[in-house]
Amino acid sequence: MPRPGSDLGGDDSGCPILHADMDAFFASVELRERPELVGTPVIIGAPGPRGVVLSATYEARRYGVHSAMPMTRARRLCPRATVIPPSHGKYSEVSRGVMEIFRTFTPEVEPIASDEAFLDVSGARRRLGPPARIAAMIRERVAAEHGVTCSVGVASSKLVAKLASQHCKPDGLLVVPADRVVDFLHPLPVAVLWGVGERTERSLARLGVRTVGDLARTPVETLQRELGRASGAHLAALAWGRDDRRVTPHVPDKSIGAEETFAVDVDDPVEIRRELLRLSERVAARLREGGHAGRTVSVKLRRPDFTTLSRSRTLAEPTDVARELYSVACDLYAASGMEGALVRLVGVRVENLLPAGAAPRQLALGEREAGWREAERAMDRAARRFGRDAVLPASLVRTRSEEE
DNA sequence: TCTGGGGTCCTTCGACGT
DNA sequence: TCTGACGTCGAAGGACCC
Repeated sequence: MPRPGSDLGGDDSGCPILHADMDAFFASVELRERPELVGTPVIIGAPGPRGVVLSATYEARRYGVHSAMPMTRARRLCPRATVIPPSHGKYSEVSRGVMEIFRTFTPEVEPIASDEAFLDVSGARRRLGPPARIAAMIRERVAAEHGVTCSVGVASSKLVAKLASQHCKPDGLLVVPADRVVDFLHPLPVAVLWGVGERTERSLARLGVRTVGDLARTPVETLQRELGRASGAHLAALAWGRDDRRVTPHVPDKSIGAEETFAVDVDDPVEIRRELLRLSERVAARLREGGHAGRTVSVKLRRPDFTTLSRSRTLAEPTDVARELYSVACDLYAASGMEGALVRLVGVRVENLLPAGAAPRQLALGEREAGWREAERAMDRAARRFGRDAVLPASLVRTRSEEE
């Protein structure tokens, strides 16, 4: 149920958009199995030297811990926190269950991460009641069926619904009536707006813009000069609560990629190519799993100083074959001028996706690609039966001496 | 203090066709 | 034949989101 004082007057008649956001999601899922830790600082994150915080309980946040912070720093800020390594499979399972609950209220559900979604409940009002009532029912069911809490913002647009859910966290419900949007928005700091990160916040501060109200009073031309045409116009509209983006349940994938940060920086081209092969295998398997093929292959290389270089090539024909991705990735790596240089992270990504069946293949004379595709499909089948590591290219099989 | 991994979107620039 | 304007596309880099 809504907490006392958790809405701005309660008129939800012009507010069909809900933003539901799980509270400290990964941490809350872990606490279901570790109830003795409820009320204590808990940090979810990989324990390695280069891990970052994925989620933290509100008790840990009080010490300044927040997600994306390096684990080393988080542990210094809050030494008594319990650190739990992430179990992504478990979070995906809870996420699927929660999204299913949302879909029992309306088919218009747009997941935007594993722990949040927009819902358009316009069509559910007659059956279920006004939006605020639907939001309260959703919160009750998520808590009862999954043992985690979520906060829900109810508003006339995605922008305001999302800000409302942030505003009432944790475990809250906030309605922002359509005629109170500007009152709600203008006192907030600009950094709360979608698209205003650290850099943009600094640029705006130079213009003396600190709140959304300041932003609204700044001429569009000034914002465009400072931030670029599209971003300037976009932010000017958001400052007045103008956001007509629809809730779209099926947003097609635009790219699929994989990347890996080495535990220690690497300069050996053999090892880097081996990682490119591993990443190509992972990306190709996911392309096939989703029924995609892609035309543009890009490789990402991050130097120890965190500067990042990317190189890409668009192919004549789309592919979902790891051997092809790997071959292009190696060419791009060779042409990057980074062979022999220290690398912190490598990544492989495929863009320009289209349905795999929609792209007829033209095989050159003597081309072995069909052979590779068949071999990789067989690997997919083996992986489904015996696990991902059951079948590997020879160069990825670690010898016993390497493992020791 | 030292920064993961999965993405999307925007800007800039150069090549190219008309 | 040369030139400029314009649109489109691909590549690269970077900001940003969760």
